[in-house]
Amino acid sequence: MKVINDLEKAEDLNMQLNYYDKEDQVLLAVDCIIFGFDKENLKILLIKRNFEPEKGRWSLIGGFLKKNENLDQAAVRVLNALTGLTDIYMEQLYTHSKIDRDPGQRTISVSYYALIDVESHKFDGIQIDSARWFELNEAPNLIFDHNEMIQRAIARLRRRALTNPIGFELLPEKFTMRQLQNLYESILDKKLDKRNFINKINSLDVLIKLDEKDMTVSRKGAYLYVFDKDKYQKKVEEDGFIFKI
Amino acid sequence: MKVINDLEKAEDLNMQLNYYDKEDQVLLAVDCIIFGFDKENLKILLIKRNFEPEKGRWSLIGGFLKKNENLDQAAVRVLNALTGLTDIYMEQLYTHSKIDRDPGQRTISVSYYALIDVESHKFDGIQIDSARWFELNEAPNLIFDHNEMIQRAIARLRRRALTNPIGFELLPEKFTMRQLQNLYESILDKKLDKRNFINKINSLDVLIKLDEKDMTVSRKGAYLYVFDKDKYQKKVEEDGFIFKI
DNA sequence: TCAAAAGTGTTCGCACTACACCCATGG
DNA sequence: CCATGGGTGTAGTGCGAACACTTTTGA
Repeated sequence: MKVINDLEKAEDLNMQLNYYDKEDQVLLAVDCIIFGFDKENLKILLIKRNFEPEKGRWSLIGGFLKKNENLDQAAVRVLNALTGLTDIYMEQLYTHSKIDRDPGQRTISVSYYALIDVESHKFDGIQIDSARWFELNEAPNLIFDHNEMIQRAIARLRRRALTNPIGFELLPEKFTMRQLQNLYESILDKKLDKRNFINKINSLDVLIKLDEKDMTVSRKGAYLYVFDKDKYQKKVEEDGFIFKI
Repeated sequence: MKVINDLEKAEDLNMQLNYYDKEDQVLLAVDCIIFGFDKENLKILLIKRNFEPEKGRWSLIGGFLKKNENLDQAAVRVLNALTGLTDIYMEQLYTHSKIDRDPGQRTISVSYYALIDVESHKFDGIQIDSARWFELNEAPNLIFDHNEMIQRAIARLRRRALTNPIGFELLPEKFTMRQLQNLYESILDKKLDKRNFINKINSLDVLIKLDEKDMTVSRKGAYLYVFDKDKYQKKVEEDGFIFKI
């Protein structure tokens, strides 16, 4: 009896000390799906790998989680290292863990998506020469399970854009109604009625119409708008207002 | 020139061989938020830990990813090991990576949520004696970031239940309209109008009304229904039908 | 006969949809 | 003066919300 108790104690202690020791460790990667909008079309940023494995093929930008950071920080670091971008909207998406997803070594990858306005972000990044924007439906075949990651990101973006004002992350600060509509048409991949769209947006009452016009596209010029973040926040806090297009 | 090329080649080779070697490895855990419904209320299953660290405190059930499985498989294995449950609806939720979330060792945890009908699953699991169902708002304070995981799971369940027929995972095969309504009221945490609810459900046209009645609750008895999965699937495939309550 | 839950329809208002013409301007 | 994109309003319809009484039957 005593012996058994001691044995149990010893095992308990052993368990406590080595609780984690017998478990398998893995490499944890972060891959970023970077959506960009250039006032016309929704695109994604891809890089041609100049390193192994799969050197020369197109892929999402990615990197590995380090001991001294969390995943959000890793995603920001990876994005910044390869594009020079900072202060970008990013959101965790999904964790991919198929056993052979990376043939080089067992790697689990957490995907993030980022939203940026293409034109107001000219890259100072290291790897610019090997990075390129692709139309959503013209993207090349990618390494590993990166195609699947993109599909998942598109689905998420589609849902999110309908109930959260994240669309504005993809536009310059000042934008025209037409640009906003183009954006939503790109995201949802369908045509919207101009009048209905404007009515709906206006009824949300979170845009400020400026006196300024964008004269670059038409003769008449189109009024510029800005998204009123404060007003939006107040509405959410006060009425439980939900942004819904 | 030649020298540089050779050097580059050597570095390339080195990079290829050791590409993953210099990266930090981490422990990857899986934690399960198990929702159950007992015809009245929505609950979650928690266990009192009989092992270190945090022995004696309540937590989600969890375990570590092994080399020979993916995360979905790990979640199923962990759920089964601790409850004996099989064939349960599970879905990946979010990956938690705060640096000190587990003080014992740097651990990243992927949360999953599971949906089960409490009464038709009597546990044969190993750790039954230390497991208990809690009402959502009576759950004790949990270890690590498990409270946050639950909050995220509730939010997801709420959204999902409105557009996917996952609610039925929480009910027995045969159920009454009142039970279905109770379920949705629990998930959404608000009262619904009886007539409107029934009209809405009937308009979806995915339930089969049986001739059988549940006589256990009222004198009059209430008709039993079953969810018609095939009909639902056909609708989705044919019309792009979306389940929406 | 009464208590307790089940079952059943209608009205109203709002939000979504469809739809076409004039405006302002630069070339 | 004309070509180009910008801007505007309304009528009809369908859906969600509010709402109360009758039925059944076991105790």
